[in-house]
Amino acid sequence: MNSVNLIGRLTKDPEVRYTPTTQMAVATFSIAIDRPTSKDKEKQTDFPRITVFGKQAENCERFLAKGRLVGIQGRIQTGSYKNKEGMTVYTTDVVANNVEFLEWGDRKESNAPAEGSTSDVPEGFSKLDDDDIPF
Amino acid sequence: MNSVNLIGRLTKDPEVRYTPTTQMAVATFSIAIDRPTSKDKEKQTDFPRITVFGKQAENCERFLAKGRLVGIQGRIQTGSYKNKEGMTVYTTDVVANNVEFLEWGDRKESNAPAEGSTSDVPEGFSKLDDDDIPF
Amino acid sequence: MNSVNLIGRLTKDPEVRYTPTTQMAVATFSIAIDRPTSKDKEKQTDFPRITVFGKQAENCERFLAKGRLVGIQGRIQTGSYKNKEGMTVYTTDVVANNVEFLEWGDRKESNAPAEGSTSDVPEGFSKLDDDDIPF
Amino acid sequence: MNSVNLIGRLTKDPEVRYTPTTQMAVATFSIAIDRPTSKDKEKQTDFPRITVFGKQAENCERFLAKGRLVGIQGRIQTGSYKNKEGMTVYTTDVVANNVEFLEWGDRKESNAPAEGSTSDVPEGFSKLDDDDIPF
DNA sequence: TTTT
DNA sequence: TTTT
Repeated sequence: MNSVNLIGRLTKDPEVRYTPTTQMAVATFSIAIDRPTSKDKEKQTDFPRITVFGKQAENCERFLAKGRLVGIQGRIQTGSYKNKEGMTVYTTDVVANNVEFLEWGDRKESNAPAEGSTSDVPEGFSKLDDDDIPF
Repeated sequence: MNSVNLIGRLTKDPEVRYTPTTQMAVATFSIAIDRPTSKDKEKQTDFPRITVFGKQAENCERFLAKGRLVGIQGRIQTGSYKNKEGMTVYTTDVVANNVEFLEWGDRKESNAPAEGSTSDVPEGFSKLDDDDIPF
Repeated sequence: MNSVNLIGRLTKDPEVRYTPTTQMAVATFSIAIDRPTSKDKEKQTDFPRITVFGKQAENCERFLAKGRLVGIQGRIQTGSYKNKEGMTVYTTDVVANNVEFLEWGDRKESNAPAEGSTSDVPEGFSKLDDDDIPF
Repeated sequence: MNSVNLIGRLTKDPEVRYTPTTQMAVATFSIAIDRPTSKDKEKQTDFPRITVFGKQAENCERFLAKGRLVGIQGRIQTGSYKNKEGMTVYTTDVVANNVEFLEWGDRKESNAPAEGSTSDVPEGFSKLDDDDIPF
């Protein structure tokens, strides 16, 4: 059993990459989840990082933006990679099986997109090598 | 909403520290959770780190050991600390509200403890400053 | 371990009762959760019944209404009671530890309340005997 | 979002039926989950009903028995059917996506099966019409 | 007895 | 590196 259920707001627009071999979309973003805290204490917030694959990642690219509220069903995934200094960095991500959009509106509405762009034609994504994905 | 539910086996004996001010126990350990994987593929495992506070941490110290099966109900907690090189390291832990012991036996049974020690009198734990706890 | 996490919309306004002895509020309502279904098939929906106690129940009375979107963290609770015919009826409810309001607005806004009522002064709730609560 | 995570013990041996059209196995059983309760109070237990389909249902038939400890990952499913008196009965089940066997041993060990039966050849199950399944 |  |  490895089950994670979250509701929170995107801290930034999602980043979307495509795996070179299969061209599968991979979206990553963090969400802010405020801890329920006794009112006199200062606010505390957790920022888990979310990873989404495939069709759902494409929907995240299209419909999500900074500040949007989402529900996440997924699992914890751990991994590691070597940074530039050759040190091993350990990672803990939530890999989403399902992303629920709890606030709507095309992403472009809230993003002041560049002239001439349309939300249906994403373009200019940087390509990412599979080896860059540490999980 | 920030809910995590896990079942897995301890990768090591739990480590227990006590906060200097309140002397509250803090247990930490990782569990191994095998991913359900198509049988021809190689096994993949996640190793989330678990943190437990208070009375439950004391029970972990007493009853858990490497290899034991546990159920965890908790939440994801993120934080950061500076390492020796002054770099900021980001952490993601599962803080357990509830630890369910799915295999029993006093910890000492499986641990070949040193002569003269008893499981009821933990001793020799290194003290930890509250500031050392990065969450 | 007994953990339930839901997101759905109220099928009706919540019902609120007060226990006679402690005058604790008890709110009950059902939420509609559409199943993720292959698009050609007909829509299917689950309608779990939610029970909330205490302060949170009062907030449900005040802020929730039919159609509102909520997130629920709770547990499954089963029970039974005798109906008028003396038959034993078995019940399964989700008792919420936490209700997250995912759409806002005072309940009265969406409810066209009777003249002269105010949302801060709930009145006229039927009293309920503790024994009537089958869980 | 509709996510349920449970750990509990079977109250009886699982019942297994096969749908007539597709001959898919359908296993049902209840598990007992003790509520964490203040020690002076009497024990309270919930008994959610679990439904499992397909290959996993066959594994339940083979490996589970009364008293065995299981972990359940699934979702709440509600439905209704007419009883013999023509009354509508509402049901709430947990449909399991995944059943984790937390205690092992072939079911037959604990069941004192009839002579000549083998655990690999289930036989004599009553056939069930699809319409009898109220969910 | 069901929601958008 | 953080959201309303």
